[in-house]
Amino acid sequence: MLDPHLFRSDLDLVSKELARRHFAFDAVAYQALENKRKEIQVKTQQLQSERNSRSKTIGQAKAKGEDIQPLLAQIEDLGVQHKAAEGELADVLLEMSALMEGIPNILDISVPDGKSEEQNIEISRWGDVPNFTFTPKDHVDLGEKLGGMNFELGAKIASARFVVLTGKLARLQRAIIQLMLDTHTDEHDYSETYTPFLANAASLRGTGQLPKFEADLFKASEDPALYLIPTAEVPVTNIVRDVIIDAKELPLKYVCHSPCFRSEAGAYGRDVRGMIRQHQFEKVELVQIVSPETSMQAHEELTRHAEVILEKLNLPYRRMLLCAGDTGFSSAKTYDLEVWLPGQGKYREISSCSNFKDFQARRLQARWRNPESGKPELVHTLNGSGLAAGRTLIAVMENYQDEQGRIHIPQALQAYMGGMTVIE
RNA sequence: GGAGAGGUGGCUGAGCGGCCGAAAGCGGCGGUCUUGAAAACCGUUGAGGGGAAACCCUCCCAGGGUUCGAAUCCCUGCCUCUCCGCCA
Repeated sequence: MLDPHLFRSDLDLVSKELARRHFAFDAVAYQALENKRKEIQVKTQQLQSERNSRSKTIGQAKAKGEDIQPLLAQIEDLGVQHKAAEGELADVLLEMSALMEGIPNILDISVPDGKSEEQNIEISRWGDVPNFTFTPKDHVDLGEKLGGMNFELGAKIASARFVVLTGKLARLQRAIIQLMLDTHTDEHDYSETYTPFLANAASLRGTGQLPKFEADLFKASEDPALYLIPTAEVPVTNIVRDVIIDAKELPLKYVCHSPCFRSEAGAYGRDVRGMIRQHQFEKVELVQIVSPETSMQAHEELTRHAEVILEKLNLPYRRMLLCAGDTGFSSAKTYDLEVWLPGQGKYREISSCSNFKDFQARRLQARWRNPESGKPELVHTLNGSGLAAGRTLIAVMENYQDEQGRIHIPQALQAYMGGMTVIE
């Protein structure tokens, strides 16, 4: 959620910034609602003030043993008026917060204009795209030949967009996850966490998935309302919901491996082949909770932490700065890391690293005590995939294949594979 | 699943329907003392919101209710703890 004060002090700026996102913001309608809110709130508070002072008078009169009947008669209709005003206020506040919750974050100045991913900017490239002397297969063909990657079985057990991994490929995915967790805890100073994989509505609202993106979620239970997490960002970031963090504890750095569940509503026909887009996939997520003035720096560092994994696996990748139109709802600035997939002859997203600034923190009421002011102030939150394990498995398979369809295991994973060097 | 107890500020913990946004302690901050620190002592210290301002409003787990007036009484829900049962 954005700062309501900003809307009141500089509505033009807000309109301009939201226009950059191609978000249709009706400033006139907002202003009308805001005026109504102000009028009703002031009226309600006046009535409350009146009631409070009258009641106090009654208390004092009663203490002195005076007759309070005349006083009671004077305020007969006050209660009715107050109740009506309160109801009106509740309605308008509800309307206001619904409006505010649907408005995306304001972008950082460094985010380029643009409508879609076409306008994203390539920041850097790492590694050499492999030159095969044969036509490289994609992971589906490789998996079929090797065995151990079965989409029909996934469909039989659950539905389309699920997969069953067995044997060495299942282990390879686990090895990838282990490498990521060990690297981030041992080398990047993240604290490993294990969290619930179901989250309640308050948690999902805190990180911004609700109320706007309910269709993207799997609902696991109606009462209490619980959803399968679409990313570990949700449970991990909610660790600090309604918490005032001691300045000494910042930055908080968490790494969490979890399955992620996405309904992929509206993604019909996209990436239907293979493991690129599944209802369930494994991911290692990095989350940082930092003081506001350090978040831009933290964003660069967090993105580097994700890149390190790709470099350890010697997978060619590039870093993209998302343009205004492609940056997610809650994010102020996002880098995507895209890995080279020989089977597609394309770079594909394998990590998305975002700085949310205070957008999530305001929804979460996640604060720190700023030693300079002595007051609780909103923290900044960040997260990024470090990395998506399913897509990393694909990338390893496709980049490390040979003409016989074998997969050579990257050096960094061999220890986790019991010394194995090749899957055949 | 059954029985009981409880949810109050950063933390622990008092709290009679009006004098309670809330005692006390701890912690934090400032000071006295000290070469410095500790101890001791003194002072100070909740959050959110509205209003141009004076000033006002809200918040004692959440949501309802009773009342002129609710941290306090009633109902519902959620959560925590103890005991029993079940259980990887």
